[in-house]
Amino acid sequence: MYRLADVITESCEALQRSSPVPLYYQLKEIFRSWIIAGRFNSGERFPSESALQKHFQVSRMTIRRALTELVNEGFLIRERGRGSFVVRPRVQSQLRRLTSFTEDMQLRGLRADSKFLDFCCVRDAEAARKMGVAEDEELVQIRRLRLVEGEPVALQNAYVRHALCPGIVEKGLIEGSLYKTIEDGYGLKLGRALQTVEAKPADEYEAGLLGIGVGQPVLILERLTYLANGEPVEYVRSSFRGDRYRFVIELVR
Amino acid sequence: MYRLADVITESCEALQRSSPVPLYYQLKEIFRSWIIAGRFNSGERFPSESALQKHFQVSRMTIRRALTELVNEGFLIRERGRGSFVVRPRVQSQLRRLTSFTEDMQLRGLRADSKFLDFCCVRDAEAARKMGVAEDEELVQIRRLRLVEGEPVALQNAYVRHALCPGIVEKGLIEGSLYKTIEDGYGLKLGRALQTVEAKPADEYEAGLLGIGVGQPVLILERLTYLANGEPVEYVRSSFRGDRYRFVIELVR
DNA sequence: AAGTGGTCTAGACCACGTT
DNA sequence: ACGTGGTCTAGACCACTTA
Repeated sequence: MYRLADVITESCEALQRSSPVPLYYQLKEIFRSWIIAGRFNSGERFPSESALQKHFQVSRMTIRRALTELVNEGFLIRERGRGSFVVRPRVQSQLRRLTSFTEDMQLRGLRADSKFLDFCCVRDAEAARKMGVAEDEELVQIRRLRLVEGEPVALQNAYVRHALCPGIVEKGLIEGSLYKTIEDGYGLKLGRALQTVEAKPADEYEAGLLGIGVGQPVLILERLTYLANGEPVEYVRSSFRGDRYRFVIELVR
Repeated sequence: MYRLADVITESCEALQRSSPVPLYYQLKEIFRSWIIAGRFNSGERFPSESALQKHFQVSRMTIRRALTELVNEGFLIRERGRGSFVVRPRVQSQLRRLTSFTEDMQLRGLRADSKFLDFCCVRDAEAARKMGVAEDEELVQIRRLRLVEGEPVALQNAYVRHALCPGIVEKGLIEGSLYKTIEDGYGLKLGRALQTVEAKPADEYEAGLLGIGVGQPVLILERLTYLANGEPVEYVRSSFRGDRYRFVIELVR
């Protein structure tokens, strides 16, 4: 037997109608907190739209917007005629998110360092071709050895279009993060990236810097990053130690 | 100078109000076709909501729903006070989609084959632990060598919970596809998967079946698949030839 | 000031599943 | 018959950008 009233009235959350935060967003966060706090078992019925509408005194469309976003984020599923159901053993989100190495390690609570090998303006026909820009366009090359907890983990070779972040070589990176610099330093909005992953034997250069034997497997990540408006901004090729790095992603059907 | 009327009136699409297909969906497909057909350059203004509303004679919310879904799919961006803008050099979608090996290869127009090595009921404590089910639960083990255009590319070792697809060993797979069998044969709805990728040297077993040297790099993909209701359904561990397979994903900021 | 997208309302009818 | 979610309408006010 399921009693909506019990679930809802246990909550002490209240909507702030004068807040600049939209109502649907406040509701979404309230619902999300219910689910994360374990107020429901997985597969259990979520309160119906009309029950929520009555309780929060908002229009049905506002409730629906909150619920729809939670469906898109994988916290709920809805079935016509039956109701909304909680999906609890939630696969962590953030796994499809475009993150920098720095952000990645911060999320896992690890200390990340960089050793700069190169930071200069260049013209590189191959990188330009991958980005789909003119072959003689000026690019900023940033070659770094990435360390986690003091151990070398990856070798990164990034190319950024100089036209989008002029003077970056002189100003340097904000907090050592290229993405933070692009976003906060130049006010650009990162959008999507296309990334390929493959496995290869390490060559002498990689082996030497990563401290592994020649021929040991390395993960090659190639990433082409676009701004929100669709312009290409960055091309990176990274070599990760196969024995120190594992790549996790979430897939949706 | 931008003239909305030109863009819109060039279209001969019409809404079918009696169709069971929702209006917002018809609109979405029309807008998507405009963008894919190249009616706009990348970054160009898309017609405003009010212009579209007048032209199609539907309410603004219906227009907005169509536009919102295109924004989520990366075809448009919207800026308050400025308008909606087309993002054309569209990174292919489908790259975050949960697909089977068979579907994957079909999408690329390649011929995929399988050589069954195992197809039987087992109990496997490690696989059960990964799925988070009782260690003595009955699982169906499917071990296959995957071939593309006649060449061995991957070794897959999948475990499916027998309780969710009873009799699968006797009935066999539909069109050689495990996911098709799960969905069409048993009416289950696949949801999400969590996948890890790493690089390792091939052991003798892998090397022998894949036709590569021992110690050559292989990509190890581990996938834990859930149904739409959150229940775990499958655990697969695959070894892909490093020199024949490259993994592509799309990341969003 | 005008135009844009962002949010919100209070209704409506429908298709579907359960009782 | 009833309750559920799915779609749709015709308004409203707001914040923001651009002219």
